[in-house]
Amino acid sequence: MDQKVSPDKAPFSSRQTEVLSAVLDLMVEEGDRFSMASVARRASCSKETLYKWFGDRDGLLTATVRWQAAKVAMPPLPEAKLTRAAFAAALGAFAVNWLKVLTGDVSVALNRLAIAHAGSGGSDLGRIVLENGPFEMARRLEPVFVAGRDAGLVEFDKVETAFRSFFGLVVADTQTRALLGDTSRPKQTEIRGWAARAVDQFLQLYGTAPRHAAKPN
Amino acid sequence: MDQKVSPDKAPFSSRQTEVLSAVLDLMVEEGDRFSMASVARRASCSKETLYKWFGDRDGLLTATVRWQAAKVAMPPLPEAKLTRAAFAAALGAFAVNWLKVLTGDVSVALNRLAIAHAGSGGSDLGRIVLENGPFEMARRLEPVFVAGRDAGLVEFDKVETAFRSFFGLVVADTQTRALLGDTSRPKQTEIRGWAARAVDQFLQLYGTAPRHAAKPN
DNA sequence: TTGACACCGTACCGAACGGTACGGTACAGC
DNA sequence: GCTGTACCGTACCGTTCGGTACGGTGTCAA
Repeated sequence: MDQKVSPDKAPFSSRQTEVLSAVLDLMVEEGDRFSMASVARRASCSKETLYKWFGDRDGLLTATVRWQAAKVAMPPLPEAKLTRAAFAAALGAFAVNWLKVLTGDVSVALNRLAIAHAGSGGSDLGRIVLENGPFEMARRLEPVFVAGRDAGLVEFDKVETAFRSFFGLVVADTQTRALLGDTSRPKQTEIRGWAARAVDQFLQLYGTAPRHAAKPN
Repeated sequence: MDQKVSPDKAPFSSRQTEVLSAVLDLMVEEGDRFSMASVARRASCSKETLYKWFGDRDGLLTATVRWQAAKVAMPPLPEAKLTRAAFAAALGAFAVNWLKVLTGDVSVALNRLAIAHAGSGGSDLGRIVLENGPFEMARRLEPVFVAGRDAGLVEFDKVETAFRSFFGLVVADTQTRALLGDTSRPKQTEIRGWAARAVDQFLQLYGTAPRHAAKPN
């Protein structure tokens, strides 16, 4: 017949990615309240093609989420010998990147959609976002933490615990507020400030040797 | 005519609260995908009455959210002289209570609904939840922090910063995961563990005098 | 008893939307 | 040139749902 989107690895054609991009735009603009007709209109394609390619509305949403999730990049982890400065820099880079992604329009829209669908209707969107959001972040962060412990820079028993603390210090209530529509999105400088403080506090909690007492403010 | 729900202080009749309770149940069960007809059926009332009392669907949702928000209780803050133990206990009580509320079925359902509506459609649900959630929590916590500072137990310049750290350490990614449908809801003992650790770490970061070095794990 | 009132249950209406079918067009390979 | 194919645009269908209207019932006050 014709290629439905393969469930796992989906090399979308360029025309298909145009459609997905249109969907993403509509998500940002209208949340979950866009119709298949509006997608077709926006992408200048026919509804029939939409259904042929993606099966149904849920398939289209799922494809869009997967496609977007595959696009988010992460800062590289330091390869060379791990000094305290390099370690802190790596954590800081993660934190900044993460906060930027989290407060971005597309991430907010995507998370809203996934959360709404997690509540009503049995689609997998929630699981997918969860898998590509916090879980993936934990997965990428784990080697950094372990390297830091191996280098004697930090101490912890379970990586999971350290990750929980780091996540909390970095994100705090930022994401929740954004999702609920708090209009005051943080600026770049603010994000950098939060990230720096979070890393500082994390090292204060889990670091080993020369903890430079961060002045509270 | 008849009493629409007054926008601010709304003393609902007992029959009306029965309706709101039914709505809350439906929210937990079906998210946003319940119809006005299903509400009427569940509450054994007529749709006409629903519209007479609450105006439209959005009014019903708003009334439900307000009504539920007014119900959440907070632990009392210690009145007497503030020892370090009493301070830590107060923070711990807040943390435990907060985590319990946040991971509860109704809170998850309500936040999902508010987030979905914050994304699409201009209803006030997001703002209401935001106002009665994190903001209210910050408001209630502020006197505790200030009292702690006045008693010389903690040090910080801006309450906002201390609150951000406390929030992050307590909640971390718990709420996000619950909203996205992570099935593994924390047990009571786990919640108490998180709360205790969070308070401990918070005092480690912002406390002044005898910081008992919490062994990391 | 009678009327006003609040409410329930059901039927009804119009709009929106998911999904399908169909005619028309451009382009591939032969 | 011919045929198949992939696609666009539009019309169409069935259902669902928000919102309204209406008849019937219980209650309370005069």
